[in-house]
Amino acid sequence: MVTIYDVAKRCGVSASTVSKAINDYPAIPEETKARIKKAMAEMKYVPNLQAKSLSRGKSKNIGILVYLEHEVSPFTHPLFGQILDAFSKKVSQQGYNLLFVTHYVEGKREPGLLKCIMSRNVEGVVILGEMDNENVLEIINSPIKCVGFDYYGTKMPGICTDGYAALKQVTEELLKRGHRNIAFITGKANKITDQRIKGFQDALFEYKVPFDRSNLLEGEYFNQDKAIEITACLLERKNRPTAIIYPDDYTAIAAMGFIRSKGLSIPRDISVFGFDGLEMANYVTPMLSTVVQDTKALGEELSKALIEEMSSSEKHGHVVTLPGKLRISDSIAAIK
Amino acid sequence: MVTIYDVAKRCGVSASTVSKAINDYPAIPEETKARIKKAMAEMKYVPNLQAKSLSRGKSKNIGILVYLEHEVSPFTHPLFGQILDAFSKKVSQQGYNLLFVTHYVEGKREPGLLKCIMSRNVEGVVILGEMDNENVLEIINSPIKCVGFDYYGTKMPGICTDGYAALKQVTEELLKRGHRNIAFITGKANKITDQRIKGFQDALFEYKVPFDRSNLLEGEYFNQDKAIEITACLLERKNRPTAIIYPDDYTAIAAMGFIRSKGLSIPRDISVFGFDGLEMANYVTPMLSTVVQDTKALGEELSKALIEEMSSSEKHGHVVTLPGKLRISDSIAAIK
DNA sequence: CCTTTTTAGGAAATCGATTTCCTACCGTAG
DNA sequence: CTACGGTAGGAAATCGATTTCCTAAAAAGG
Repeated sequence: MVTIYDVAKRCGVSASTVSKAINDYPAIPEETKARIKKAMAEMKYVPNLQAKSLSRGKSKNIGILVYLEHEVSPFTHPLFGQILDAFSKKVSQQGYNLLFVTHYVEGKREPGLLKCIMSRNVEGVVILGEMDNENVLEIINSPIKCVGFDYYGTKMPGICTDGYAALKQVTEELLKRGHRNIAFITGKANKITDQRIKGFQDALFEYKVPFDRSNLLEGEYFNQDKAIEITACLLERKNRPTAIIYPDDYTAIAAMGFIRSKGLSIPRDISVFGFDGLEMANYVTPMLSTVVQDTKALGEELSKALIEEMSSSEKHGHVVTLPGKLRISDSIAAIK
Repeated sequence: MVTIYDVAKRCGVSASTVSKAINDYPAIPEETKARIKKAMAEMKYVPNLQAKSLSRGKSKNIGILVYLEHEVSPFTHPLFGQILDAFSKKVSQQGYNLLFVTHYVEGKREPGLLKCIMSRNVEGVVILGEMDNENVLEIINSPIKCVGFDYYGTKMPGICTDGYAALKQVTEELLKRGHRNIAFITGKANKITDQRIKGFQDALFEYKVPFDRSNLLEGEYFNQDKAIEITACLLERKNRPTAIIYPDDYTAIAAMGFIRSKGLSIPRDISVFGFDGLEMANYVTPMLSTVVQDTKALGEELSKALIEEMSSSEKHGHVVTLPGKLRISDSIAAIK
């Protein structure tokens, strides 16, 4: 491997001069810089970023932490993937690299996530997925700079889609179509979920439809089995709901298959709403009505927030809310 | 940040002793080791891996290079995601970290991929996607250890699903159902694609069905637009094919939508076959018949090959072929 | 022509580990 | 009592950069 010393020797200068030429210090005349740069190119010199990172104290590494207790894995999560895609484009323009924090031991995630992150010297971490797990909390509460997708607290910046407005609109669309018995299967209880529930309730309130507690059921984001299980209960009810809102498209799609398998038709017997706007929601029949999250904007906001956070001396906590966009398709219909 | 020197001072020993205790050198008595480890825990010492990497000359980093000229992005590619998932589980057990090589400048990938990889000191690289691009070839031909998914050459180990056997079976299934006019839209021409074509042709040959050149069309993997475009041509033919085989599920699903939009029914008018066994293939109606790639095994083989490669002094090239599994669903039917 | 100010570039410390000797010191054997 | 071998631990070099002084030499000014 050719080092800065090799280049220095070849040019008849010292390593410090080469370093200064690389980093464009004004003390080095253009002529010398050109000579050194020529030599670097000829020798195919590539700087060792680990060494640079060590001496500069900056790693230019960003950690990605996707923490999911459920089966959907970091690399196959359709929503997170889209967000990360936008995120990575933004931060790599600033010279950052993405390090996936996937610390499995024997197929299971090991506890020492914080240690793992600290030893990699990442300058910041994006957190997606569960955030009330103690392993993740340890990181959020540490001095490491982070941002969270769908985080709604004060320990770090959080970026999310406006779940209140979205669920209000979703519910209104159903109410508008005559539905009065609407079930809402939520994700796991947290502040994001609470916002959605509030939107759901407010829409009912505005339409003067009494809120039926039993129509609010706690599921789990991206947990298809759970969604199906709850749906099964709903279908067996005497007063079966005429519409079901799911926590995300992924569970909604699974549930649609289940509902159909029970001999019911969507949307004739049951209207279905999802959330996220996944691509696959367009492939199912009937096409799933959903709330499209602006994943590009979300990813970009995450990068903006993290870069800001990393260049600041202390940690902040503020929530950025982006609007979702209703996409009405054939999975909902007016009640007969 | 607490360093090895801090721990040394606290224990009244030298840094070398602490290092030896960490790395379990026999020269240090158990008693001292225990004392040092206790101090490390109390002081919340985490080793700096960059420094370690610098002195050891091993980074324990593996680069992931997803090179796609088309729109599907590294993080949202459903097939690669599944493979990477299995891969990451395996290699992280060996203490490796994954570094995504996403070198975008102004939203476009910059040429200097090799430089980018070399400066990160990755010990090895997994390559997915296009491999005949010059940027990627530069890496494959460099001394850096790599493995490729769906690579079928001699410059590095390649892992892939047996496309010959798969396409032979796929074609046979269609022939068995009476189809005689079968179109095969392939991916971009390369050795993997060639294998599939060979399987396709051999099946026809065995059934004594003459091979019609015009039924072999070059599309592009994961390029929905192109697939639709080619499908459009096929549908306008006088002797419209009764079955179409697509290069992957992703394009097949898009084409199914298109075919339906033209007033044709699947599988009554046209039978459709995909490839990959993506989850979403199960969500479309009718469910898509496909060849399921064993992504878990593929990811694990990739990790095995890369680890072997990294611990060897020279580069090798050999191809490991894994069997695919037919999944017959409602998208194909017997001809009337 | 001498002093002062620039300019160009180098020496050496530093970042946080690892690793190769090397040195005390201990116990044991002769 | 001396010699020797083994054990415990340390000093210092190293990895490949960066960065802070610092020193010549050249240029400018008097």
